[in-house]
Amino acid sequence: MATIYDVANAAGVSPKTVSRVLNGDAPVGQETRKAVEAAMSDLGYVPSNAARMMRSNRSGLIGLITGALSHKLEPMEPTGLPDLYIVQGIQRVMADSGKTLIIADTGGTSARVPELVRTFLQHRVEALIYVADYHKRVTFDTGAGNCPVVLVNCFDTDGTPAVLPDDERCQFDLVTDLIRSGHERIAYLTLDPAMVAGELRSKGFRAALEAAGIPYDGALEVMARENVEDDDGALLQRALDSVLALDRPPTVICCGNDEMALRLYGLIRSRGLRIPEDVCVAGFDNYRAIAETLYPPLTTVELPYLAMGRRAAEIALGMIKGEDEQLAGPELIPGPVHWRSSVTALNSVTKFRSNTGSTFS
Amino acid sequence: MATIYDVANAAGVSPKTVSRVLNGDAPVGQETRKAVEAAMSDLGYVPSNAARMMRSNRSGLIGLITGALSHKLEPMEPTGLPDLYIVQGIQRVMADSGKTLIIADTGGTSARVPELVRTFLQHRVEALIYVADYHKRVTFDTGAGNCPVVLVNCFDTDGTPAVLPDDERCQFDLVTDLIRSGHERIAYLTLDPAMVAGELRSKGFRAALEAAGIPYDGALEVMARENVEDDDGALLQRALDSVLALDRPPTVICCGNDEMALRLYGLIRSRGLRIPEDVCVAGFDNYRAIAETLYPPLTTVELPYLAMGRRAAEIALGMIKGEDEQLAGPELIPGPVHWRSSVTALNSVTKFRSNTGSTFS
DNA sequence: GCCTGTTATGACACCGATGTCATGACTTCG
DNA sequence: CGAAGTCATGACATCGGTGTCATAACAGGC
Repeated sequence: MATIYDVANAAGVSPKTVSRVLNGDAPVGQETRKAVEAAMSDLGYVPSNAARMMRSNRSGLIGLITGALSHKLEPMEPTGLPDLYIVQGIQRVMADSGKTLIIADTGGTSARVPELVRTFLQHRVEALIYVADYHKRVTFDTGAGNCPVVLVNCFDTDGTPAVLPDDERCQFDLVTDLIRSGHERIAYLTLDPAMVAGELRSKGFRAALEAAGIPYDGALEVMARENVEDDDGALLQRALDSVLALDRPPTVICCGNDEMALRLYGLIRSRGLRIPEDVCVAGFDNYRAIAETLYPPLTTVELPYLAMGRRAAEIALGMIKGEDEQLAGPELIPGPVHWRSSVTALNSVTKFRSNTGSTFS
Repeated sequence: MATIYDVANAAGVSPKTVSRVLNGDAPVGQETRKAVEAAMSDLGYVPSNAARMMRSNRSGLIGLITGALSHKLEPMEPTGLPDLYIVQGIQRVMADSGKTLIIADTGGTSARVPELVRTFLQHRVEALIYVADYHKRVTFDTGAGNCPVVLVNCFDTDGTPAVLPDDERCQFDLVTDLIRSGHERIAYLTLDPAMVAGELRSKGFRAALEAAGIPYDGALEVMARENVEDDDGALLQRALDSVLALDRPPTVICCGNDEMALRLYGLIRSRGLRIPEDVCVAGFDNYRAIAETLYPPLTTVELPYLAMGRRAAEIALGMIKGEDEQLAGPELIPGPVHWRSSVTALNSVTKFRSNTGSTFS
């Protein structure tokens, strides 16, 4: 491959002059410039980033570590493809900023992460972004390097900048909307509270009740899904039975996620009940393959994965520029409520709902 | 960031000795090695790939250009996510080989490709891989550079190494299996023959008939899908009517892809016919969200995207090593037939079918 | 006509690794 | 005991760019 010296020879100038033509950092004579440009295109010259980096110490590379590419990609996967959306968001912002993204996939084995980090540091990435497949706590060690790190969909306890879905706020908004629609007896069939997302959503649920002055009834909040492989749905059946058997049964049942709502539809109907006439159902995730396909379509709330990716990329770029934004803890990104016909208003008056990004469809 | 000189100073040795410890290319004394290793870990030293590359001219980088990341990712997209699977296959092989993958996304705009190629050449990628979103012809110009290029899911007319799905062979295998199951009147509702895949699948269809000595009946091969946005399915309706109205109607209808089969299910039933008792249906793509979800599950054939990615990566690595494998034209990768209950054998005798990678499920 | 300033260009060192060659200490063998 | 070979190590050049400084030519102001 041609070097700057080859170009200099061909054009009859010094390498430094070629460099000036390339970077435009100093005046170059008309004809000299032309000669150099001709020589460059003749030789098919492309400057070497490596050599450039030696002096400038700027690689133009951003390292992204994820498991998104090694997913099974089953179209019907119940969780959707959150990390893939996040990667998309990051990719877009980085492309616009002129940085080149290096993507390494963990292959699902988090043990490979240190090795990948090392490879990235060898390439002198200007920032590292780690994308988790679901909301969780992680420990992420760059090995004493001072390379900027941004965590997405996960967080650590060392104050590393992180971008997280605002599970609590999303659940709060959804339940608040339900309340404004006239619902007061609201059940919540929760995910395993050992999961970060599960706990946060429960918090949001209770906060919405409290904000509306509705007393919390523990019998209405039931764990319906264990975070284990062999969850056969028995837990969900029992949970449904328990809330339906109450003296004052719920008018609407919130589910920990859309997949649970999908299964709940079947269970409710096998009990001879109609949705939404006899009981309303709401989900969580706006996993469209479920939410839009179900009949009636599912009211749910969306986690803003694309936006999270974008924001993470922006934060990383900011850190590269040296803007010590002093992020006080993780940044939470809320998402819109999607109001669909699985929920109806209980009274005709209070159709007015919060407008925190809600959409109708 | 610490350099090899810092480590050398800290350990009281020469930079070259540190280099030897790093690369193990020459004997180093016990204690010297220990001292160097201690200094390296103290300083958090990570060697600079850029500097390394200056001498060795090996960047360890592979450039991948695709539009896979900018897809809409609609879970119910009718086409599946072929390029994403290909990227996965490439990623795995590259990770195993110690190369680092740089992924650039076109954002759907092929006009951006030259710019991305240039960026990659600046980083001195050792090979370039281009992944198309569907089987098509492309022109791919690296600008006189001699960087190895591999095309995946696409090809050009300049003999650039390419890895392609063997559409013709797949359709041939599927139809051959149908024939062995006793079918003789086989209809084929085709994609737009202007599409490469459509034309190849038709060729495979006819070749299978010919190989079995069944005369080709043009009335049984009907275009049922135009490659335009506003295809409302009217073409498919007419196509179905035309083959059903024949004196000797088909016993099985092959579809250009699984999505067409999905729609065909509805049309067939609205005509009061049963699948597979009255007419059998076969698809193409093994797009599982459709093929496994339909009732009855769809007999179809799979395009081996993951394997294509793997193979493309292997070819790229081979070219880097200088193995002029002299690829005589594009490499075609066949995929297995998935035999499901949308097709039944016409006679109980000839259940024996080809075993070219077929699976039962 | 001399000083100053601007423009256009080149010489040279440097970034951080590694390849080549040289050197000194020690071992082995005839 | 000297020659030859191995081991452990360092000096130095080099890869392909860019930053610093020097230099030469020429214009303008007094």
